[in-house]
Amino acid sequence: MPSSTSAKRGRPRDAATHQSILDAANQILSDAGYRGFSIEGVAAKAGVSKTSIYRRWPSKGALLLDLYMAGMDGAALADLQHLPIRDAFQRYLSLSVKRLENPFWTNTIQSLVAEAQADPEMADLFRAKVIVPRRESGRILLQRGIDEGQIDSSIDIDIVLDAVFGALWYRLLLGHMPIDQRFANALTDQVFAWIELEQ
Amino acid sequence: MPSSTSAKRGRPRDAATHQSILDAANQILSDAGYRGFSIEGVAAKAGVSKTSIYRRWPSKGALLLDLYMAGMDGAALADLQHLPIRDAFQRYLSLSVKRLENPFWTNTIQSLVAEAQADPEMADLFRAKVIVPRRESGRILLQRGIDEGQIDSSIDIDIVLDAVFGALWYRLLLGHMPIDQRFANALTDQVFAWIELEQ
Amino acid sequence: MPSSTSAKRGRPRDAATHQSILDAANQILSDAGYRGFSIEGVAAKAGVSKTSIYRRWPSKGALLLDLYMAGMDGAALADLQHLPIRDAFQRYLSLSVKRLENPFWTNTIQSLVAEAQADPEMADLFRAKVIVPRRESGRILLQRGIDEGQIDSSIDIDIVLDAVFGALWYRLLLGHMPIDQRFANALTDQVFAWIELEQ
Amino acid sequence: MPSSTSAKRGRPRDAATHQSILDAANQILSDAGYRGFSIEGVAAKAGVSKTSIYRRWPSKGALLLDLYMAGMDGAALADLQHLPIRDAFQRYLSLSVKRLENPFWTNTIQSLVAEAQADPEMADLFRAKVIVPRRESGRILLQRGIDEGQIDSSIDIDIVLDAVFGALWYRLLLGHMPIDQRFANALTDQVFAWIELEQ
DNA sequence: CCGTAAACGAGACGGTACGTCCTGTCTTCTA
DNA sequence: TAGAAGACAGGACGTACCGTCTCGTTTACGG
Repeated sequence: MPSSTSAKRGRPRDAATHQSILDAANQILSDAGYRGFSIEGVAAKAGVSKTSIYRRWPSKGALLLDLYMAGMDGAALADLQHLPIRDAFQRYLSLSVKRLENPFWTNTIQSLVAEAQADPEMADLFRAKVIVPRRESGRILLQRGIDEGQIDSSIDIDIVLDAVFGALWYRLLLGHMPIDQRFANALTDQVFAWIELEQ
Repeated sequence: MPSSTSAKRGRPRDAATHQSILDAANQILSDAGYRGFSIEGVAAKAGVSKTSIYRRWPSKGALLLDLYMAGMDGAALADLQHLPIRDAFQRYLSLSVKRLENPFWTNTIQSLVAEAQADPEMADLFRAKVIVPRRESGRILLQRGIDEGQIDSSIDIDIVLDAVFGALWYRLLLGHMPIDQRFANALTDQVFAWIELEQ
Repeated sequence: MPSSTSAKRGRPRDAATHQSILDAANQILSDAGYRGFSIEGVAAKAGVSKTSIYRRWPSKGALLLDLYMAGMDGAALADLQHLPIRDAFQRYLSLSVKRLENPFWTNTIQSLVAEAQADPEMADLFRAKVIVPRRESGRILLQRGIDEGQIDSSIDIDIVLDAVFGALWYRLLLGHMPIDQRFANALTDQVFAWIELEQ
Repeated sequence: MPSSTSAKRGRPRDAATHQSILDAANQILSDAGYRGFSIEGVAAKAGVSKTSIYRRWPSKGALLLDLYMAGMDGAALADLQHLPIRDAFQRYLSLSVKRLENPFWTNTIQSLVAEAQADPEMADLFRAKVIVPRRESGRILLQRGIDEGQIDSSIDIDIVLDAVFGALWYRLLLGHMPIDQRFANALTDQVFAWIELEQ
């Protein structure tokens, strides 16, 4: 009985090819940043044909996004929902700061943003896969804090999310001040001085 | 009597050429965004040789920056320093929102950021000419508010600046939510609920 | 069975592309001469990308050379070796004169020489592909004439070749006098008055 | 009586400027050949403005031609007319060979020819100033030889001139064989074996 | 001895072409 | 069918010169 008609036919995609593309992209991004990042360069470094890249990702941005997703540890973020609010908050910023010590991450994120400025489809994708989920996690967390009486119920949740994530992206993209643990702590302290209810 | 060093020699730059480059760039940026913005295109539309552009601006980013500066109304911003703090704040956000209703401004700023991601020299320039001055104005304003007893002296000024400007840039670059007068008001209200001292 | 080393891999070059480049180059050269001959122009007229030209020919000169070779009829020249010496000689000059009535040929050859003056690599190529082979044919012919007792054995073959070919190139490149059948006949008559043995 | 109405008015041309242009051009030509020869480069090396060059010479070719003329020793050539024919002939070739040992001369002449291939006006000028006068000298010489009964009166003078000068230019422009004293002697010997009357 | 016209350096200007790089698509052969 | 190789049209890059122009500054002559 032939199960799914649209079943796999012909030669299956090679997982090693897939991985060596991601590896090469990762390395180029780490070493040379967005500037030196091209599909052509990735293909060459991976020992892979351009076709094999375009078969998998429709654009440079899509590859960058996968690269970003592949490196994220979803589990770590999921955990946050089960921590006390202030701890979750602190933890999120600390993890972000830690990740951004690796040039791969700064370069990848900057590349994603650069790409999104030029390509509306990419911008949509980026928002849907990266920005919105993060905000939703944040929103759920804040709402829980309000429900549990730890957070001032009069806050404008969207504005708070904009202020917190905004501060982080702002430093990341414009680079006027460093992103380090001091920053993470100061931001946490300031925000909680504002939104936490006195007990 | 201060004699001009390195006096003018040779044929002076043509102001009309200069302007028609800026005009053409402005229009292309307004119509086609970063995607359609190329030195070649600007030269063609301006009826000017590429040389005449490269003579004035070493890179696409430098041109974009001048385009941005030429369009900014410094006077409007200078006024802010003489307004009551909350009004200055409100006014700054309103003006920003208004400006960003014009696609030229969103496209220009997005282009500048995109360019800065790829070119460190451009990033430096952008910070020096755009980011830092704006922050310094904000810092002076906040400090005055503290000195005059209107603003809570325990705030971390840098973090407040990051939160406010960050929120604005965040929406501008990632586009997850609109930038409108509602946003300007909500952000003002929220921030002043936090930092304003009760009288 | 001799397996082909470095076998054909990837998409093969398109013969139509190749031909349309040669055609466009031919036409531009015929119409506008060396002056109006540019890679950019050829690409445009051929409806081909510049890359496709540079992939095949490393320089303008190399393209010109192929253009020249493609138009030469090797067979006609090969025949000369089987004719009586005076006839071969006469025939060669007549064919040359005839060819040079077509502006394509004068323009191509003048272009090749112009290019060779500026580019030593091109000069080498030109000598190897055009000058030397022609001289060798001439040398063989003269030697046969000597061996068969028709030509004075005391001549300096290189000098004779320089004088004959030189006269032709001299008129072609400097243009002080026309290249026509009268010239072909006069040159033949004069040279044979000198080198032919009286029977 | 006011002599020439179009008399000298305004600042006269600076002879030093003139000379430093020729010097710079000479040196660039000697060092870098036609390839590296540009009006811009000459102006820079001479410490002179491009205007000062274009004021004097309408084109690159015209400058090259003047450069050539300035370096020629007319006197030496004039003398030839008073020598016995064979000596004049020999002397002319020897002088040519000697001159061409200096890369300046080969480069200049090759440049002139290259320029003439691309620019018909230049070709006319070159013929009028260089080619024709040389041929006329040769023609007068040959005619004298015939009149004095030293040279075979049945020769076709134009063809002889083409053969002799042609051989020289041929080697110069195509470079398939060296131009040296051996060549000068062999060419003289061969030609006189042909055209000299036995006494 | 003074005004003026031309020469001069500097360099801007509109052009044309260069040769290179990359994009995203395509075509072919091999596995 | 996937995959490697690489051709292809197209677009832009930044550079080099071209020949012309416009400046401000000399400099010799002729009135």
